[in-house]
Amino acid sequence: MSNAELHDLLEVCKALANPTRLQIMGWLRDPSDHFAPQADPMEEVGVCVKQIQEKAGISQSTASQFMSVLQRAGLVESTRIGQWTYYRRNQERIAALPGLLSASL
Amino acid sequence: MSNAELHDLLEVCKALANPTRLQIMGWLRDPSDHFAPQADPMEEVGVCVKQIQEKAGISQSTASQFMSVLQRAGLVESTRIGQWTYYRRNQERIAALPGLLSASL
DNA sequence: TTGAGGCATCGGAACATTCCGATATAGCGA
DNA sequence: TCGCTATATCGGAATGTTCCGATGCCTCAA
Repeated sequence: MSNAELHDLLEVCKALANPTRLQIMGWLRDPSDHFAPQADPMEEVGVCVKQIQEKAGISQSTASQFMSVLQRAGLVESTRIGQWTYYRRNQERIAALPGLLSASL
Repeated sequence: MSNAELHDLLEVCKALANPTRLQIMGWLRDPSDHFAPQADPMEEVGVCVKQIQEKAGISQSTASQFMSVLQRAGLVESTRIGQWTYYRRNQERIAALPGLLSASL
C-alpha cells in the first residue's frame, strides 16, 4: 500500500468516475465492433477522436478532454498520425489494475 | 459488459475517487494496525465512526457521510451495536471487483 | 498558398462534490 | 429522568467537475 500506488489508483478511479469515460473504455476493447472503419487500422493504432465524439454524442472539445483524462490516468495511450490522434487501451496498465486494487485498496 | 455491472462499477469508482475514502478502505483492511481498541472486537464487527473520524482528521458529519457513500457503493457493511455503528469491509464484494473490471472495463 | 478537416486548449456557465457546523435521534449510565 | 456520547441528517459555502462554443495550431489536398 505504497503512497505512489495509492495515488495512481485514485487517479484511475477519478478518470473512471464518469459514465461516458467508462463507456469509452469499454468501446475501445473491441474497436471494430463499435466504430466505423477509418484511415488507419484501429486494432493497431486505436480510434480517432472524431469517432469517439460521434459515438458518445459529445462535443469535440469534450471528447478531446476526456481522452486526455484517461491518458493522464494511464488507461489509454495515443499515436498521432497525420491529422489524426488515435487512442487505444493501455492494456498492460489495465491488466495491472487488479493487482493495484489488491495492493492498495 | 451488462448495464447493471457498468453502473455498479461506476458507483464504486465514484466512491473511491476521493483520497480520504480510499485511505479509509485501506485502514479497514487491518483495523487493529490502524485503530485503537474499542468496546467491541473490530476484527469481527468493524470500526466505529468516531475512530475513523479521528484517524482521518475530518469532522463527525463528514465521516458519517463518507461511510454512507462507501456503503451505498457496496464496499463496506455496517452493524449497529448500542450507540456505535461499526463499519467493516464487504470482502466478498471487494474480491469480486477484479472480475467486475474485466467484465465491464 | 489557400482552404478544409481534425485536434487541443481556453474561458466560462451549470452542476456536483466536499466538508463543515448546527440540529435531531437514540443508547447508556448515574 | 437527565445528561453524555455516538451517530445521522440538514443546510450551505467553498471547491471541483462537466461540458460547451470559440479560437488557434497543424496536416493534407487542391
